[in-house]
Amino acid sequence: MDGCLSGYSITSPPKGRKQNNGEEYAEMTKVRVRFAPSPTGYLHVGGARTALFNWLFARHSGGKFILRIEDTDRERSKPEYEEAILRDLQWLGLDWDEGPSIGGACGPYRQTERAALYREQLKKLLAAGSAYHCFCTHKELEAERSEAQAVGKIYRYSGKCRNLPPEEAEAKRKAGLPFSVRLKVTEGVTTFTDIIRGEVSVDHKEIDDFILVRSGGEPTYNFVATIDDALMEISHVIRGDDHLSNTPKQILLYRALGLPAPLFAHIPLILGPDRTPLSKRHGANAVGEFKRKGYLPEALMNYLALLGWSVDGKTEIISKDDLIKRFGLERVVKSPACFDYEKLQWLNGHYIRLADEERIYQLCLEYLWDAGAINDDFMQQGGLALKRMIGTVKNSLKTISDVGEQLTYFLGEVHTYDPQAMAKYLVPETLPVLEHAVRVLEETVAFDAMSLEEKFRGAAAQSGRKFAEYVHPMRLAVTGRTMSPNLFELIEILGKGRCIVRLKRFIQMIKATLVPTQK
RNA sequence: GACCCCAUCGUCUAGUGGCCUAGGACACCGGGUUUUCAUCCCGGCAACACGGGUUCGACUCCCGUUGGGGUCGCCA
Repeated sequence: MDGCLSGYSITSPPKGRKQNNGEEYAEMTKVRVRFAPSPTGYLHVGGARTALFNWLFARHSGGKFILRIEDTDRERSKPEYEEAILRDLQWLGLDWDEGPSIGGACGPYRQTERAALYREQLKKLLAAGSAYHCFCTHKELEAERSEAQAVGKIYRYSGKCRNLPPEEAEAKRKAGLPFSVRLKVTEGVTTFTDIIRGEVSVDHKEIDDFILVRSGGEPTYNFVATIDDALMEISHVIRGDDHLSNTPKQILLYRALGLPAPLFAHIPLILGPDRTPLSKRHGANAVGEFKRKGYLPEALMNYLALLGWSVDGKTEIISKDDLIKRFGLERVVKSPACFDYEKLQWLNGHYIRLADEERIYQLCLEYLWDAGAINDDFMQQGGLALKRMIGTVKNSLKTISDVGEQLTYFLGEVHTYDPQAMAKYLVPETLPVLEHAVRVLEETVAFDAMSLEEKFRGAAAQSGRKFAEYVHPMRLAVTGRTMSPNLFELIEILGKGRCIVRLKRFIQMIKATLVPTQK
């Protein structure tokens, strides 16, 4: 069934600062890393970056990247979250070598399906006397806790049941009293070398006899994560900083279990712009949200890779392949990083510009459709034009979702005009210019941007006006704005009819302002 | 509160005792290109948290202070 622990070959990690660095260790033993999300929510950027670092480390060293679902919290775990997490990882471009649905030698990869394995290990622990049954009820523990709090002391489980005479414990169990299982933590200090943090040591006074199996029979995180990492032959545990304080507990468990411990690398957390933990309050924080808002996966990957890690201090734009080539744990920083939405946007804009037009068109299409900005009718009439329009704004998109806002004058009629520009151009002086413009358009046969521009340059020269005197009011009349892509390209795509109508309407608007003053 | 961890421009970071008048990038500000915008190019602003040591010499090493983060669940 498992066969996974057989042939277990990881020797104890080499001692000494110099040798004990992930890179060198990676070279001497097979690298197996894992990302172990719990399906109690969507994949957020912090998790995504942890996954990315693991994935990069595996791909860089030719090792394996394993996906494991930590669904021991049955209350909160949901299959739809699991699906969403897998989907988001795939979207980001992270693939796994072993995991749910694809399987692997160390399966199953969902913790709720590994109960037998945990039971087996538990038996070992109990038999060896490293763990014991605890009959304390929630109520009792709660009382102990608040009592400790009242005196201002930190609560640690008293270990009340640790020394229960075997007969008494047996009797309680026979009587059907519910019990949990705790690890017996003896006095001492646990020290380990974190690849990123260096040496970390914790006094066992800080650790109490923590619970391995809940009274309902469900194993807890620390217990199963430890067993899984060992049985799955994980060589490096690369995870968020929030797990640093779990590490000594887990090391204690590896020892009790008689299983070799992996190497640990704790990466700093991601904070919001205000240095508090990143949350919805700061904006998008789930990978799916970034996708929906029109971020490109390569942009997010690039950004996330550089959040807490650097290539050389200069490189900002780096491809997936180069990331794999250059990634290493040595250059991971120790301090938490603030998520910078603006830099991500800049990167995203860069990748949008880099992407081919067809791809951006498809993404915009999808976005506009979902947003209800376009429908079948629209596509029937203006599908081709839409593609060309998107081509004109591609350079200015920071996210795909910008497209709707940037193409309002194309997606619908122009109802509003830039107020400042109106003050400048909704004046009698503009009248002859626009009337002339209409005539020029009506006369024009070759309706392409190049000829149009030529035509208007000529017209301007002929009338003794500046070219800009035409362009600005025309843009306002056609788009309602002062900023747009190349005006003549727009006119070409929008079509003669539509543009003339808009120009004439603007002319009427000017005339309307004249009426009262003429009286 | 206890324990653990961290500390360079507003933000992401380079920097491992002299190469630092501290480098790059985002943002911001100016200039150029463009019919406008965007792009692109050029330039500018801006930091070693503080206080003690160690040393001929500290951003780099040590100690303390301050600040931030994490953990303290029968959550993961």
